[in-house]
Amino acid sequence: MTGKRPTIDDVARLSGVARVTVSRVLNGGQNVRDEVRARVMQAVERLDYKVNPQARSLAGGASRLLAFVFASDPESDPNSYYEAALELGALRACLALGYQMLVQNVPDRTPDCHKRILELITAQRCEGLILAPPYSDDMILIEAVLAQGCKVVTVSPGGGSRGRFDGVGVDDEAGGYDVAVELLGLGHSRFGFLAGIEDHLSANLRLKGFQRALAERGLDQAEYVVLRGDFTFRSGTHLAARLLDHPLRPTAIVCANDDMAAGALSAAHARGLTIPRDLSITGFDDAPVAAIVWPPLTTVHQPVKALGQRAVELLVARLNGTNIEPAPVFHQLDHALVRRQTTAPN
Amino acid sequence: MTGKRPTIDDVARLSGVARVTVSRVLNGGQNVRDEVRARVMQAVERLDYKVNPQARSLAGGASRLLAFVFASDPESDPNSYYEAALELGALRACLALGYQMLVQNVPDRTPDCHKRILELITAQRCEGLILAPPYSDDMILIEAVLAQGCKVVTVSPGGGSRGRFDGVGVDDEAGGYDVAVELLGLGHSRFGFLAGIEDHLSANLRLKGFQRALAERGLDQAEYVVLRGDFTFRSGTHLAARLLDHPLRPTAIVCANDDMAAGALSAAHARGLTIPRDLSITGFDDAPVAAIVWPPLTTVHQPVKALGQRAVELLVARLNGTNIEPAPVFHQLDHALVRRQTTAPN
DNA sequence: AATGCAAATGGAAGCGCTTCCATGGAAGCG
DNA sequence: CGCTTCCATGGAAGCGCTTCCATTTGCATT
Repeated sequence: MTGKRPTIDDVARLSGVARVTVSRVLNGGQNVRDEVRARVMQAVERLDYKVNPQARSLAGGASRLLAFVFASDPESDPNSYYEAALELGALRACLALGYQMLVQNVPDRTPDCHKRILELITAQRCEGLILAPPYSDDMILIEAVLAQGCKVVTVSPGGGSRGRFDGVGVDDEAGGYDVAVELLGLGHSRFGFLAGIEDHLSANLRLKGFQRALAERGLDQAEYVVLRGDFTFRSGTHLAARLLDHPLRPTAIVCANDDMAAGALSAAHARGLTIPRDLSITGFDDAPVAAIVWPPLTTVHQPVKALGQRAVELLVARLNGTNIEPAPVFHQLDHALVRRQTTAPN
Repeated sequence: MTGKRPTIDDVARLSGVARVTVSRVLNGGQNVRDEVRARVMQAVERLDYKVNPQARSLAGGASRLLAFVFASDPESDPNSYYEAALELGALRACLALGYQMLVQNVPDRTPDCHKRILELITAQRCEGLILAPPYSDDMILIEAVLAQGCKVVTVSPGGGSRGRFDGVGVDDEAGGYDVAVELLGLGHSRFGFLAGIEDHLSANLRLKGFQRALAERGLDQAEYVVLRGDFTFRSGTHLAARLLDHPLRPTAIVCANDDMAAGALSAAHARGLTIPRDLSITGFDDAPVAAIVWPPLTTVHQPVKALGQRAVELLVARLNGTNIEPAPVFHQLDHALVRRQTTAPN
């Protein structure tokens, strides 16, 4: 059967040193002779010893536990690609850094969402928190978590959080700008924009960038119409239908994410339009769905997995206090326009 | 600042009882007068006391920690819908039951995958393990985990594991059968089947069910061709192309999952085929992508989130030893054929 | 040779909880 | 009425680790 795991004392005994010395070796401590260190490591090896994280946490007050919190409507079936990829990247970094991560899905806007998050970190003694949008812009929440002594890294903050707290993300505003420039270059001049929910500030930046590009060309609000969805495929189909009926008759539909773009594509198909001949459509994120729909979607690639990884690395650096300045840090990763087959000259 | 969390002793002091009594109350113990119990609970409330899970685990030997392990090629970008939904369901159940869950992505077939999983559960002191395919069919691994004293629940086991260990899943064989019957009913008689990887035994059952239906109609191997992919969109496009070039000229392509079906759809579009007029295509899982592609995919719905939830519930029941027979249990949830727009009479 | 100081080690005291065992009193029994 | 039995409670001993502090050792200074 199981046969009880060896403890630190077993290692100490076998290597002929005190328990405390083993602890030092295990924690990369200073002041241990190489000879002793080697002896201890050898004993660790032979016994196949693994520290008991619970005991370490209890004694040391460091749980080495992180939490990843994301919102998603409990009924919208999948947690989206975005969250899943973020999580995967974060998980990998945790593995590499010897941390563990609790994942919690807290539906947004429920009255007790703050309470639930706070409870999670206090009850489980989490040392760090990764906040996905739209929580990454919830400054009240962030302040509250910080006040508990738990470090925070925000993913894709869009508003006041950016610069004020540690974060990772891409330049959403530039992404929106790039899309607009591309379409303008193709000769389009009447646009529909499918925006996301208001709270999602970084997605709003995509709109802002889009608008800036248009303004630079002297196009004003009369040449485009903005509709707000909730990032789902369904809202993409509904809203795109409204856009297609709009008196402006847009020649291109720009979407704040890929799922809505897929919805727009589907709505266009349903009307018998040929894409991209009759209408150009763009997305944002470069989720797998972007390559799967027909025709494959022109979109803005975002390195989501890398974002998750960076978030953890940043958090751990902050926790160790090593290799990081005291001021809030924002790690901006590169985005890239991916030209596929839903855009064409007008 | 933080101000240190209250401990069990604080609660004991405030309610005028011994620490043990508080512990008893907290653990739903017997032999406590109602009056005392109420007094303790009140103190807990007032202090906003939360047990320290690490201390509890250290003292009691019960970590209340579960692990969820899934395989996915480290480079195939997203962890798929299937795993993500499974995880989400499991996470929800954990929340409800007061357990925590570690999520680990262990790429399949790496030489040390068994070692990594074993290490995870011993090092983190996990009490239970949820194994997604194809690990759910890895009986050697399962036996090894069980030998460590860690309970296991398999998700969608397909081979010897089913019935031999605790598990949850749908009736994959019946699902495959249903698809075949549907297509047969529409007048199809020449089929292509895109199967998954060999190790994924429950996906093989889909093929088996499909074959059984054909056999019942007296169709034999001459009327269909089976190709093996790896469940990805890409393999769907490649394999479907081969199928379309095949001398058999199938009128319907049946896929072992939705991603491959989406790939097949895309390959068909690329050749200018009109779906479903020129070709019928079916998937399996009813992942979000099934509704997103154009035209939306006829597929077999699988309650993946519920499966994850059930897996945790089953695991916890086994851990508590309550409300469960000693023999292995298999919880089979319902599947359902979802008729959308990629199937038509031939 | 005496002094100092840093590096290397160990002893002891917990971290916050549960488990085992002991205690006192109320109830049950002949 | 003395005995066992059961219930409700508390005392004490750890779970496996880290932290604080004391001690020992080596070696450069004066």
